[in-house]
Amino acid sequence: MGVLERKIRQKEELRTAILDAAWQLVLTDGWQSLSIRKIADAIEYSIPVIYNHFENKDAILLEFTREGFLKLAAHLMTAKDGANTPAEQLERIADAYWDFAYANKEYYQLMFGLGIPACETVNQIPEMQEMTRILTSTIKAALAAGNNPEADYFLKFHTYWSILHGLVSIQMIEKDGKPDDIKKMILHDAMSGFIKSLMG
Amino acid sequence: MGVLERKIRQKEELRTAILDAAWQLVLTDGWQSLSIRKIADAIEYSIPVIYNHFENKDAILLEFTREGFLKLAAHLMTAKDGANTPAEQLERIADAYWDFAYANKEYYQLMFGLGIPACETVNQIPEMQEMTRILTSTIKAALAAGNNPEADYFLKFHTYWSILHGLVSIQMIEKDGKPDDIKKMILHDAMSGFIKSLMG
DNA sequence: GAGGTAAGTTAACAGTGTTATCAAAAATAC
DNA sequence: GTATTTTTGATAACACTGTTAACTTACCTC
Repeated sequence: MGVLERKIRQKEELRTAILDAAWQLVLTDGWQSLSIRKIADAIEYSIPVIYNHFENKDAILLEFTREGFLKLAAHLMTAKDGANTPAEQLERIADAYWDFAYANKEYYQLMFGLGIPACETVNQIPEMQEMTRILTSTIKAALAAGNNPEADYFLKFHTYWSILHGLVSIQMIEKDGKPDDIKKMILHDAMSGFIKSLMG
Repeated sequence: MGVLERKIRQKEELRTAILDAAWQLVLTDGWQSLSIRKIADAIEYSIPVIYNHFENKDAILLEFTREGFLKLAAHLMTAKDGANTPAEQLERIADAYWDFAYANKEYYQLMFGLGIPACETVNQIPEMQEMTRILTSTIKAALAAGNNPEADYFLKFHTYWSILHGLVSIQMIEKDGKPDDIKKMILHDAMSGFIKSLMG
């Protein structure tokens, strides 16, 4: 009596159908536009069926988040295996991290909670330029005062800002509150390294 | 006949009342929970009144985004003024940037589109540990092979990851597509600086 | 006071996530 | 083969969301 096996197989098929449909919808319209109703429509079932396979919408998103981290880890691992020295491995991993994020934007946005507003609105905020102006002018002055005056200030500005934002947002994600002084240590460590390489 | 003046003053008051009420709601319940209806309820007006002052909900958020960037710029400026050499200014600015982000989490989250899911769910994703394991082991190996074997690998791991994530997410926000090779240059620049300071 | 303008309200539309209720189908028991 | 139970799925609703059309009311101008 393989009837029970068939049932759990069918159930599994429906589950993956839900995930496939959801993924397809995300690829075309993005996370913000994903809805239970659209998924139900795509798989040609009624809405409550989805709740037989996932507790709620967040559970579906969590599934993709998990998937994303697994894919990323695999990607980084093969990159690491392509090099021998640790230093070279770190560079390869960095490249792989970058490639993954851009080849799988949808995953990355979900994994790190990158909301929508930014990409569409933040660009047209003139108030932001006041901040970038302060940063670039300081970077320029530092370059002029250091031993790498020929370096690209715009590139260095981006590096500086990215380090800052990365530190902040990564630590905002991790709520397992490390003490503030340790967080600041990480900041100062990153900054001293950057400034050293900046000034030459 | 100051009647017209009174009218535009009242209109202005209502506008700020909307923003004040919205901000209060955000402080207590976060951005995700903010709704037009709650704002209308708080200011004791009907819903459409809000649309007389803001085109839509995004316009309200945009207002706060602008405000946030202005506050950040001012904060960074005073930090910069507190130091003389460019190198020291860059450090002070980094500190100020950090302080602002944590003293004004709501602003920062809005400004950079940091969604909610992360802080509540990402933490409990065991799949993430596979990735961190790869990174930390490589960092450890690099430290062992370099001239700073006594350095804190966990701190360095965090720095490494933050740089990567910062570069990715900042450049995802800026949709004015710089060519990919320039983006990669920024990445390599940041990485070479980090690795140099890592290996000593 | 009559006419016109602006302010503010009610009510609705089109969505969203989620769930209680119920019908039908399928598997089991007799 | 029929009856019973269990599972599967659908309908319909609830409580929200952003947004807007239509209407009333108050106010200012003439």
